[in-house]
Amino acid sequence: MKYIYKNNNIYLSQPDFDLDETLDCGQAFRWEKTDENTYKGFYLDTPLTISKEGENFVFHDTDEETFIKVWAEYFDLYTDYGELKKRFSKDKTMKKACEFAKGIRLLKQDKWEALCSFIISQNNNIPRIKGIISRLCEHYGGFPTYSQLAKETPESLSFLRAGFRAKYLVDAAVKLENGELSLEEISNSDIETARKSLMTIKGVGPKVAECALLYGMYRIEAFPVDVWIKRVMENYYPDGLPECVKGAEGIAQQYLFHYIRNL
DNA sequence: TTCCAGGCGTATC
DNA sequence: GATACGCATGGA
Repeated sequence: MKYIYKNNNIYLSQPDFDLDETLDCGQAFRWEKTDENTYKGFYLDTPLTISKEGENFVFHDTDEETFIKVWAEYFDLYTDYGELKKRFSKDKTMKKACEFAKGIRLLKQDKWEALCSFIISQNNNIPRIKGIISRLCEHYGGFPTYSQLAKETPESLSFLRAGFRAKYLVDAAVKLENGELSLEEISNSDIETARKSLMTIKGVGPKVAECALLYGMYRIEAFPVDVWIKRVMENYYPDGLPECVKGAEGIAQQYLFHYIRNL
């Protein structure tokens, strides 16, 4: 990882990174594009303005400790995506997908926020998902904790206009608040146990559980199959995923999702 | 107006 | 265990 710290900014050189492809590709819903080369967003309550200036990415108004502890982790900067793409490209379709969006990275999001986000995502479209999450954060002055949401009811959450999903958010929050489930414990479980635990939450089926694991717990072997990925599997991989993506199916999925949606 | 969106719960066989 | 259907909401 190549960076310099100067005047409260971090300047990062990273060829395998694109802001649009990473922050506006349907994996995270709380980043706002404020101008052509700038996004503003959060990890939990830590804010960030990030921009592309020439060859460098600028992490504005931060210090080295926050950059290392929070942002280098969040943007998965310790993983060599160049090496990953090289490995994936042994497969013809994956090669095309990797070349199509060279700058996708998997964001290491907060467990609870990712779970909520993908509960909201079901049978929904990306602009509406963003709208619901934005109203949620506006209401609480940041992303609410599960303790905060556990006090709510589907009726009290009507301001979200989340429809039938509101009761699912409350169910998740209550199960965490009363100790029936622990996301910390789930993230340390083997993947089958983790899937089963997550799916005890109402509104969490195979797809949402897989997303919670991939985006919130960095289980990169998780492979969420939605309508788009189903299309990829039918068209390109009728006999299953290629050997070269084994162990990092979730990251491969990111490239494939972006590729098929923009074909 | 009708259809659809990063699915899931429920009923029914 | 497989398949069909309803579900809140809003944009196309």
